[in-house]
Amino acid sequence: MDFDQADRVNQAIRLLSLRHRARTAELLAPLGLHPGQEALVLELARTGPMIQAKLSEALNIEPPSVTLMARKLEASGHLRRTPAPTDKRASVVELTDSGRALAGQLKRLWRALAEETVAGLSARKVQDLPGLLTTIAANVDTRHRR
Amino acid sequence: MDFDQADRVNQAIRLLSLRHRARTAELLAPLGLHPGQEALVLELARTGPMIQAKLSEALNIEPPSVTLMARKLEASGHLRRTPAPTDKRASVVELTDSGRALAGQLKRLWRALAEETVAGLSARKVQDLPGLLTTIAANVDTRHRR
DNA sequence: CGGCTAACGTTATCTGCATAAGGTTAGCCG
DNA sequence: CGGCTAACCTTATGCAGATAACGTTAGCCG
Repeated sequence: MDFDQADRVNQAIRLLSLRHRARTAELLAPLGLHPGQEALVLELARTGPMIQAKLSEALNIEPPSVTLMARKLEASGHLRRTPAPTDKRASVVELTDSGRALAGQLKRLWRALAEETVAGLSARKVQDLPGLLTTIAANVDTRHRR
Repeated sequence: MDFDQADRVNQAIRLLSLRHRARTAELLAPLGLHPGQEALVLELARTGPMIQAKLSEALNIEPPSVTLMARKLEASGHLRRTPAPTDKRASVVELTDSGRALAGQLKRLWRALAEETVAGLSARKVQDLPGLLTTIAANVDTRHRR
């Protein structure tokens, strides 16, 4: 592959990252959320209460990021952190009523964003898109390298 | 589109962003660069000296980001910022010899990353990928919205 | 049971990128 | 030529996310 072609690939990914995040920020702003936080709330809504280490793994972000984001979502009343009964090191995080209500809002918004994202694509391409993106994401995964 | 499908789309994009950036960081680290800076250097290598406002537009990032990133690349000796002769408000930024050498390294690395990214995809899909990503990036572009 | 390692979480610090606000200069228009 | 707007850059601040380093607890193993 020559440089121009490689650059097109890399730059397209970078641009998509920037724009998708910016659009997410725009949609999330009315809810008082910042991009990244929606993933945390949606994961808790999907899976239920869990330890922070689990969240870190589910979201593919590092534990310190979970600590800080959870602290902010706790401050805004959307979630609660309680010491784990079985393990004094761990802390369980779960949605509050406010957090569950927020998750409902998020789900609607999340569908709107996805529809906007794939606008104009054929049904086949829409169908294949998640798989395609997941594949190339796996290709550049930092962990299972050589 | 139902929520699960929408979530797959959005989450795939988020995951790709995280992983591609992480892999970029890993590859850039030996050169002493952080992700994002490579775009700046490559743009200067491609287009030549330019005003910061132009750079901001080319990279799709805001002017304050350019200021800070350029300051750091200047500190590490890869570029130089000189007052624009025709416009006292503007400052021209250009690569130094060290910066040009770095750009050469970057180009090789950039090709390797792209090849790694599209590994296992059919030639057709590789061919279509940049266009596809650019299309969906345009779909979520914040600016030309209603 | 004592000690060692591994896991959980936290704090500190760094980066990219964003918005808000402010100082200078360009450039136009009356 | 004076004033007004718009463009260029910068500083301050906030957020996500990363690493490094640290204290605390689990859990295993001699």
